[in-house]
Amino acid sequence: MSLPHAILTALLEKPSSGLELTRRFDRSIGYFWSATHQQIYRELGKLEAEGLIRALPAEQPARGQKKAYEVLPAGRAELARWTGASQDPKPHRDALLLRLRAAAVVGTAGIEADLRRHLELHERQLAEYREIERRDFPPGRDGPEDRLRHLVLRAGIDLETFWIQWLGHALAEFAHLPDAGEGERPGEPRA
Amino acid sequence: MSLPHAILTALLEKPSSGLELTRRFDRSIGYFWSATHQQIYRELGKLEAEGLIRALPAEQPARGQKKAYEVLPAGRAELARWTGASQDPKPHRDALLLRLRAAAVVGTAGIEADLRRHLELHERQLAEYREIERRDFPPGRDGPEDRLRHLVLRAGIDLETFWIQWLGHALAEFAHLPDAGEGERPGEPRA
DNA sequence: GTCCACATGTAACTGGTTACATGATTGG
DNA sequence: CCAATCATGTAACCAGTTACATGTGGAC
Repeated sequence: MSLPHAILTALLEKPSSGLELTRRFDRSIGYFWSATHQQIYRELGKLEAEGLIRALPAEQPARGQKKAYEVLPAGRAELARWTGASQDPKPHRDALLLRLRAAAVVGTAGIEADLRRHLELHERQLAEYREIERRDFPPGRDGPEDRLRHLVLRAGIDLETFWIQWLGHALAEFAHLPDAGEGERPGEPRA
Repeated sequence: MSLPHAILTALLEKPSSGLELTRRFDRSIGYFWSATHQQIYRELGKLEAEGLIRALPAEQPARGQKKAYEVLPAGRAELARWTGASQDPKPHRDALLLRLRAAAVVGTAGIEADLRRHLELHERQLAEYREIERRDFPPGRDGPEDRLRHLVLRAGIDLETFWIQWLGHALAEFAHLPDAGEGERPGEPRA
């Protein structure tokens, strides 16, 4: 149950229409909580029905017309409640690690190329984060909110760095692996 | 679409019943692909219907009776195909980072305690991984499959290490933060 | 006037979660 | 024989994804 709170945060940072929110989810917020425009419109409808946000009074006849929302006091309160509440971390899912484990059983054919591709993707993402850091957090301004936002960005940077390192490590491992090519011992399972 | 492949991998490592699989998902495999017993039974049904696995011939009258499965050649082939196919990384979701970003807007009340709790959880997880490493990967045996499995475990260890570091960093940040306690400027949003 | 990009939305589906139901086996 | 536990399963729900539908305004 985090999407509504992601939207409330975005709207508090700046009142927006659905499409503007979508675009902001493609950048900053989407880096750790992605959402498509369909999700966002659906959720905006719910949040308005619950009285947590409202459409900014302006001309909004209907379809094809921009409709901006702002957060109501009840929405801010709900966000503060959620932010401070204790929450268990969700179990972690990573298909790449799963594939590597599968590769240990059915062979490594094909996976190395994809590791390389992932490495490239992570390098691109890291570059993007560093660019944001350079632009938004120059060594000077550090109010309390800036420090928190910077902390979040650092998590992104360090995570990408971690993956790049790990993928390098993995590829090195492949370099001097016999490379079974196709399942190592196609019959027998092992404990 | 990874759960069926996680199950195929587990069954190739060792043919099992639903409950045994559930238990193994709570340990090893579940560390990067968790699943509940309901998911597993549902998926076992599908996989059997598709002819990728079969129930081991024994006495299996019905409910309350153990029923073990093994992977058929078609299942192994499908797993090899999936493992080698190129896959895009799923967008990444982390509620804790989202909460921190929200805290920058509505105040940090309550979140520090939860950061500490998460830190503890990650430390416990790390200890568990290290124990597995000590037990399963003593400095000797390193066949190709061992190396791959060890690589996956290292990812887990390094990820936990990363979070522990980052949470320490975050808590240090909180230590010398004014701590607004409740939303810093309860009215005005900011660009 | 037509086409294209902008903007908002609906519908159907998939995967994961929560709550509950049912039968078999075992220990007291 | 009763309760607890093991083992398998059903049902309802919720969040996220994919595909498609509809209206508006501006460029040509």
